[in-house]
Amino acid sequence: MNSDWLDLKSKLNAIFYALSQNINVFDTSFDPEIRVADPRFGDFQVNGVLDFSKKNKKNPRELGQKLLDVAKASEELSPFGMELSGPGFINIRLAPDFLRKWAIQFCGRCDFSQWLRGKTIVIDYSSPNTAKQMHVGHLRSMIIGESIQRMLRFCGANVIRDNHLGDWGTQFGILIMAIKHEKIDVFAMDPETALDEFERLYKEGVTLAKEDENYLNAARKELVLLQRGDGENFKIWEAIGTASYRTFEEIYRQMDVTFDHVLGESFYRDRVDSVCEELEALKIAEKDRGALVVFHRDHGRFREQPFLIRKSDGASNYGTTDLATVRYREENFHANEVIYVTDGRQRDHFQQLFLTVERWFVAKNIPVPKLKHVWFGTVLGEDGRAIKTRSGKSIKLKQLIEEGVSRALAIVVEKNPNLSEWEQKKIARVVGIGAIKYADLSQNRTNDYAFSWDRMLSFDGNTAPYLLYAIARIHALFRKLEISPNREYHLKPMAEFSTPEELSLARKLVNFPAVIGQVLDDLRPHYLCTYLFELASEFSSFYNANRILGEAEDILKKRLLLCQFTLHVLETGLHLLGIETLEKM
RNA sequence: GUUCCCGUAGUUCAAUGGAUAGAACAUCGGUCUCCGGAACCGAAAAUCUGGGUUCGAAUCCCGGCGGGAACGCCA
Repeated sequence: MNSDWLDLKSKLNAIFYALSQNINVFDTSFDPEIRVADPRFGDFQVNGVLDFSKKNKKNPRELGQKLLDVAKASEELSPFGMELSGPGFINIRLAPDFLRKWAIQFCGRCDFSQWLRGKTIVIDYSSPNTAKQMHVGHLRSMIIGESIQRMLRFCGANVIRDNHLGDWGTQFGILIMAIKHEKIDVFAMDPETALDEFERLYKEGVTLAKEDENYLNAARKELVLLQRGDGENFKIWEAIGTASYRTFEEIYRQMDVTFDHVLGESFYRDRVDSVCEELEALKIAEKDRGALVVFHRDHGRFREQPFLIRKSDGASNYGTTDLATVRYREENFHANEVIYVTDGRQRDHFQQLFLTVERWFVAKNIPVPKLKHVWFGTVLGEDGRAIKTRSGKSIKLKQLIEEGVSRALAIVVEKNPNLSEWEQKKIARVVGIGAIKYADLSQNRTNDYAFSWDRMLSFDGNTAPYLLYAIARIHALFRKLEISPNREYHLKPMAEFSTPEELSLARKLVNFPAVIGQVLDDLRPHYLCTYLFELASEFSSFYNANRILGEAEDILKKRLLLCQFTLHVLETGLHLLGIETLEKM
């Protein structure tokens, strides 16, 4: 069996396509649409005969029969049971002997690094504003972005992780004004509390500016000075940025999130003017009500709703920096694709940005990278509204993480009082943070989701602890046998899988590549979560019903192979989600 | 007002136009001379509403009802 059999879904698709081309009623437009089937009917299913028949006004059962006849005569498909069923599906079932060979071949060798080879993908995620603490609103971009990034990398893409900080906004005028007003020495601040202090100063500044126009004007002046590169203001701004990033880094360290570049909005400050000039010269942008805007005449909504790229006071905004940023990513990183991970409220903005980039790059004869907005819904509290503390403030990420870890610790101490304190703490950290991440990733990102400590740490159901527990049990088994589950892929059982649990688990393992493919297509990590949970459930049923220790060598070997493969997939899967795993918990 | 997203068991979520709508939690009932009980097995329980499209609709289209969001100088 060579390596293309790893991804059975794609392999079968290719085989069925090739076969169809020898039958005169099919043409090149035929797509077999192989899918993972409901286990009641088979392991895989040819779905495309129905579509093709509909488009070509043919009888689907008849076409299905023709394809089936050819398939049955095919040497390559001889290991599979096949039948025509329902309105025109072909069900495909994998024989136990095939499953055994497949498992021997690919255990520990699920390598997808050819899938995206040669692609350069810039991914823009996390991207908090400086001068503020990260709060719960920053959670999803970080978690979802990190997971997607890992999957793209795993599949061989050249991934460039860029943290596009909001570090050049108009908030700095007010903030600097307040800092000067209160005569704060920003260079001598306690790093622990600096961000809280900036937040307080900002609020103070807003209040002052509202009450007294002199302060408002002073703030405007400070902003202009900063933007012109005034020495003192620039140093203050830099100090704010440094203090901010120091606290962000602590969160990233805890969340195991890393970046290749941190090119915030300020990085593009000298490029925005030329963007505006260029777009105006190309007649893509026009002046309207004193601002420079882009309309998209052939778009239903954006013919009226403008994309603002320069405010009437002459200042640029985030439309401008985002344009300059795409240009930079194309020019310097040679990005084939740029992925933005932000919340769904920015969908209009990104649609307008993408349409504008397309017109701009086409006009300048620059290759247009594929631009994707990976958006997500809001984190909701118990009341079904955006999550807040009892006093109505947003929840700081730092506190959220601390609470997750301390809740996990309480459970670990209760369940495993004999472990050392050091081990308990380590487990609590992995479980607590894993639970937060998994709760977010396990549901469709485009829906809002309800945040609940009790549910994510319940240790039952589709949660990180359940998966981590399954992993810990497999490790315990290998420890008992004194063999390494990671290095030795030498188990070559001669006995076929025979119990219902063995077969069911082996069939689940076969689907792993198809799931990764699905995640890549839609950039929705919850497909992987659903799969991992189902795999862990299958494993637990298997492990409960089929003994391993003390069994005869044939049986021992085939069951160990399943354990080893399951472990490998669960660990790989969780790492792709950005979640650490444990050998003991 | 215009536009977008969403509405599935009591609850939290799944379901590429595909076969009998899957899970989990909670509820009720079981399993162990048990390789980690943070486990396993089982029961009951759902597509907001009215039309349409088709071999087939939770999914696509049109109209209601309900929730959320975006709509020019914040990002």
